[in-house]
Amino acid sequence: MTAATNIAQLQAQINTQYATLSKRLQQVASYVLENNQSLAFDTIATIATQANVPPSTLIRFAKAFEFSGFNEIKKLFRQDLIEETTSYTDRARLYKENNTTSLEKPLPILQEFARVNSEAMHQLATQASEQQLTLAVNILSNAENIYILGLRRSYSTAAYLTYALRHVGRKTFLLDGLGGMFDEQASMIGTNDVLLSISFSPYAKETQVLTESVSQKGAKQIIITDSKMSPLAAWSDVCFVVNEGKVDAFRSQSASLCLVQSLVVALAFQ
Amino acid sequence: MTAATNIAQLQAQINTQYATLSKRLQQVASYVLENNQSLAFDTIATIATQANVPPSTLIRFAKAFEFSGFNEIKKLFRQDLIEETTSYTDRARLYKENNTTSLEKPLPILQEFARVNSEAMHQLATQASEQQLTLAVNILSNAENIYILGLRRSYSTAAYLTYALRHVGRKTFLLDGLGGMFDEQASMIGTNDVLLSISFSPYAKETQVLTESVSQKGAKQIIITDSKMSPLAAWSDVCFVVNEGKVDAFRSQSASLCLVQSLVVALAFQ
DNA sequence: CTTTAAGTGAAATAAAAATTTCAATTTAAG
DNA sequence: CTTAAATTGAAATTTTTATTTCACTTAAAG
Repeated sequence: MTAATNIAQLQAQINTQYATLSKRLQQVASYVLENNQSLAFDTIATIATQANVPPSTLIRFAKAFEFSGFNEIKKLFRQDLIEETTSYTDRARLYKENNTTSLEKPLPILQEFARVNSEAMHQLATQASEQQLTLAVNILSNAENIYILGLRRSYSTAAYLTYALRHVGRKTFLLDGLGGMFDEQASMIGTNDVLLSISFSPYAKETQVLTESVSQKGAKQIIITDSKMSPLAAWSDVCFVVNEGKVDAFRSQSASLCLVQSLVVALAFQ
Repeated sequence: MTAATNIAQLQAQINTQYATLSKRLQQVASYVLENNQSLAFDTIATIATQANVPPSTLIRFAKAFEFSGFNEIKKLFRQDLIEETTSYTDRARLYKENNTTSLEKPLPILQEFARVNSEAMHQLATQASEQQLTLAVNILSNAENIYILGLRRSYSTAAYLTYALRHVGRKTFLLDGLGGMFDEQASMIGTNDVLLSISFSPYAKETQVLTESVSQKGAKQIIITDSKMSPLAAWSDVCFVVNEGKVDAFRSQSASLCLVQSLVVALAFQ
């Protein structure tokens, strides 16, 4: 055996050797497998206390795995943290600095999309309001029929939402304007129904017209859009403002999709 | 002024005081604003070298901002890293431990979806192969017409892909089976065309039948699916296996959407 | 020009952290 | 049981890291 050069390797080695280790070394092994954070940041003394062993045992553990000292193990975990976080936070700047060259190959584009989407997810989770979500779920739950509206860019999200809602047993209709019957479809919306509209800049005109006319019928409205200034916001009972990630001028959809899916699952769990 | 208790505060203080700082302290200030990683992990000596100041200047800097020493500043940055990473990596276990209660309210569901999606993004970015992506982009680029197939669960992704490809000027057709004309639509696929199919378990039967028949016509095929064992994989020129996140039994779509969007943007940049 | 205050950096010191040592304890083998 | 080998942990030591000191430099005020 030779000293591991990354966490995955080390973890594999620990697993295979676990049974052959002494009692105290097993304690350390368990701790090492389960406390990545602590390993990266805490001092040997702290780690020793938390794992209920004397500091010297940590050094013995390290040597049992061919390291020169426990500090080598700590370095491994710090390195891992650096890689993990640079790939999703500080890497932004790196991309921007040399995106003239890098954004022309598919893999960097994919990685950049993955990064901005991940960031958008984080933002969505942080900014979402419990109150709004609950209200939206209640409205959907009490509605007789659910109508979904999303045109052009938002069509795919609307289509997904329709599919998912039907799967959890809700009467759901997608206003797709098929056969030129947009108005006819919309005229079916009644007082006990709800209209969920998805619209991003540039806001489709049909969506604006429809949300306004529906609000006069007394049906409930839920809006998913990209700005508080959106022309739709005014007519809604609940309005979700979603910040999508983008690469260059290409906006993503992942955050809206995530929101929409969460609503459906929450509805299913009610 | 009193010592900052988090990075944001410290950064704000640095910004307002920047002009009043001495030359060397400004150097440190710049370094502190731009090198979060280094601040969390490196020793004072290392940081001093990288910022081109003697170590004592770092301590002076810290004291200028009311800290007892520079180590206090390092702790701030470490704390921040801990919080950032626990929110998206170690939190998994926490969720699993008490998901019996938590997955019944909308906000935790949303947060859990955000987390698994973020993870799926990370995985996608890590596992994607440059070679496959380039090949796929080339096939799309050389195709006369692009046909998109995605039924049921995959329909929304297929719809988005169709929308996006048309926006970057490709002749694209969505095989939606509208008007019961699935076979008629499919029969238009010619030798110089490409069929991009998206299919997840349970794989729609129509998709399987179509991919097989198209492969006999000599058209190129690109597949996006969720397993190497997928019945579609056999017929493809390029096959992307995407690992989607899921909450309970509800699978997400974000990773596929991200992949699809990356392909379109890469194509646009060609 | 002084003069004085503020700023700077190399080297010394202090503090903290990691590692080693060694006597004590436990375990396994005869 | 007895004995040898392995394991353990408190304390000592070494090494690393952070902080302070003080002579020197620079810049500003009179």
